Amino acid sequence: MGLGDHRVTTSSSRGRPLKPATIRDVASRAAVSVASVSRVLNGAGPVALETRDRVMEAVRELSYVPHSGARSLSMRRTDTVGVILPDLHGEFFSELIRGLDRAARERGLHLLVSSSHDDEAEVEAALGSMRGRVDGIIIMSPHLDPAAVAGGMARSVPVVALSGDGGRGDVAGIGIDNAGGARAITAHLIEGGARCVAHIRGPRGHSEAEARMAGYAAGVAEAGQTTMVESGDFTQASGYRAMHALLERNPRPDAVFAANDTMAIGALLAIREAGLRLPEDIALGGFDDVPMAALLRPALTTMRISIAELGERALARLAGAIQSRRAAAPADADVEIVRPLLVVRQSTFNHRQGGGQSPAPFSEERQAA
Amino acid sequence: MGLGDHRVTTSSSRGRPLKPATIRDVASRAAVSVASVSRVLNGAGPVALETRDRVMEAVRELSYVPHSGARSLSMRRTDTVGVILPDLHGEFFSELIRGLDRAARERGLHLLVSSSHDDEAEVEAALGSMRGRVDGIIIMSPHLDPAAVAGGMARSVPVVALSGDGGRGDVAGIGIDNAGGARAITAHLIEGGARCVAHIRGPRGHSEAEARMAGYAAGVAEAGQTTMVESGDFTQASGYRAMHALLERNPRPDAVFAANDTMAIGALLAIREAGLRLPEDIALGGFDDVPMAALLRPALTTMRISIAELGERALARLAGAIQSRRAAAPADADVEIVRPLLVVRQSTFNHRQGGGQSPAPFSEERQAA
DNA sequence: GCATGGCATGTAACCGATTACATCGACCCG
DNA sequence: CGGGTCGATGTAATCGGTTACATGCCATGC
Repeated sequence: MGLGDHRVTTSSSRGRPLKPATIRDVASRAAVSVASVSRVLNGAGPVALETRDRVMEAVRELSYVPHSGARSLSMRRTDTVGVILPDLHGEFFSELIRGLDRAARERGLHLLVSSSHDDEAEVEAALGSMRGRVDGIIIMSPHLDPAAVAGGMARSVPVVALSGDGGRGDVAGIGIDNAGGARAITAHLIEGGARCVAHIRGPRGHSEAEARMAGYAAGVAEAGQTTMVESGDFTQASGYRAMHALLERNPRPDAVFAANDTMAIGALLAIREAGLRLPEDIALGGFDDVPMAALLRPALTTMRISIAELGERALARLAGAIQSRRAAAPADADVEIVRPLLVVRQSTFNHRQGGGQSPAPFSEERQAA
Repeated sequence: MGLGDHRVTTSSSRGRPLKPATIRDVASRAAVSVASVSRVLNGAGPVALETRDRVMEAVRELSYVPHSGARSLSMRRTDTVGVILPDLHGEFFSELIRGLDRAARERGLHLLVSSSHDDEAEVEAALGSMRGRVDGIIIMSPHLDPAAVAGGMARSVPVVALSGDGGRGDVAGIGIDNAGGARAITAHLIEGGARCVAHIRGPRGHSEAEARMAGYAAGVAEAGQTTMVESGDFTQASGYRAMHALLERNPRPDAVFAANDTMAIGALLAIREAGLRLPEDIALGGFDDVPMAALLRPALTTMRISIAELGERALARLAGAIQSRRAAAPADADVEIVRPLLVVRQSTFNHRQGGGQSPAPFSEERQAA
């Protein structure tokens, strides 16, 4: 919009796809060699100041952008990492991508995303179609063994597996201590005075669901109580249904630990509908600490995982592996464990007759709402 | 794993990054020329059956995967589309990606995602870093004029703008009829008997927020009533706060239209906390139809947009533009409008004394919970 | 005055695919 | 039996970068 910008780029209104400038075009316009242009652009090697200016000028005039394919061909890297995700919903998905994206941008990397994979065949296909266009892969696949899936691949590019506890096998991974977290919140419920803690579990075969189930069972066993389990599939509706079923049980549980917050919300609706008070009649705990958890009435006690951070760490890990692979170092294949944090709020708070840590949940509440 | 596979690929357990096979490796192993290999792999040109078999065999043995960079260099396309998104949260983000991903996979395209862009500089940067590595771009940028942002770029690759009503300017776009939707739900509230319909609006300068605000104002004006507005920022907490403020007003509104469902949920909590009944004392409407809307008590009346479909259509549009650009056709720069659908549920249902369409909301309700 | 070293630059060989064109048989038709 | 067609294949140019190596120049040190 300024004056004097009679450029070549905006050549008339023809929508014709003008062929983009190449490095040779730039070189000839700046009256230098392609090598010099490349040196200027990559800041490698010595270049005279005046040459640099001439090149930059030409670059601007032609609005030149290096062809990434050509670059990746000669550099043998793509500056892109692949992300393969299952059929995730809501906050979890967006937070994860946010973390990945932030970390990637910091390092000048791009994210090639492929989501909604549920069975092994789809994952395999996605993996295949990414080969050759990424420098590394982050894969999350709760139903599958990541080691098996990534097997052959891992030898051609580094792979980092996300979630699902300990990726045994030879892939590096970031895991959540789901079992430990579940045990912690179960213990919290029991400390609060619960005599019968029920669990609304996630789908069978889902590794996180299994781990949380195991942690719950351990926590209950530790206190010498017995388990009471109803199944769900991580959706709110299933939590609602499962809670209904639990209310029919005899004895009726006086505390419930749902395997994720979404199901806990469903359970909360069911409890309220039944005319019972929370937490006096039934205490309720979730897992994940979705943003909504703090905003419910009563606010939900839950285990917090910082999902964005999970993403960031996964990407950092992968970036490291890419670096070291380039340096021919052996990839370390161990698993980093992220420990979730117990966040106590109203849904379990009064259960144990008020008490010392009273102000905390309330003040968080106030601030959040 | 089978016998006799003393291959090069799995050479011992050394983590050494063995160089991946090239097309020439395959050619020499199959004792044919590179041209034949390429022909087999791309299904182009005539190849003898036996040759095909030999090539496929060699491909398998070497676990050869074509180098995408090299391919994009000679084919002059990347089979990748860039997606630039603002700082989106929750269901909206995941649904959008789901739709994009599904449509992309159908067409053999990949998704290069860059998210969390809020200011113009960041978008510009993302745009720049994508040049040369994508065949087209889908951009969503509620605070910015997509036409301006995409200006120079649009002439090098096709661009489709998402959301924010009519992308005037010369970019193609998919838009949501936010104003129309807002007017429709406002009218619905008034038809239900409301005398004073308030609005909890989204952030200033956000094009969707503005459009919904305008639609609300139009709907109210049409009925000869006056506006009452409180500001929010699309978060649940802000909806809660805004509703609190509205409850202090005099006269107190008897219906509220929140600019999105998330804020409506916050408002619902505030209304319930104040001991008021929904919808008898205050009717409540939202916008978006997030999955949660159907599961609340009372279930939330809202305007439904199928976000996944929005993504699919955007990608379809872009894919079309890429095709036609390849065919040197002029890109059509008009905007496709998606009209949201009014979904009546309990939060406004009884307001108007029961009535004819009674069973519908309830049955949906049952099914969902 | 001449060898030496270092800086700035250019030349050309890669990277790994696609594909236009050439080649070579076999087969068909007149 | 010669020319033409068609099918299968190979050769080599090309895409747009990077970079090892060669070159030319100037200043320095003896």
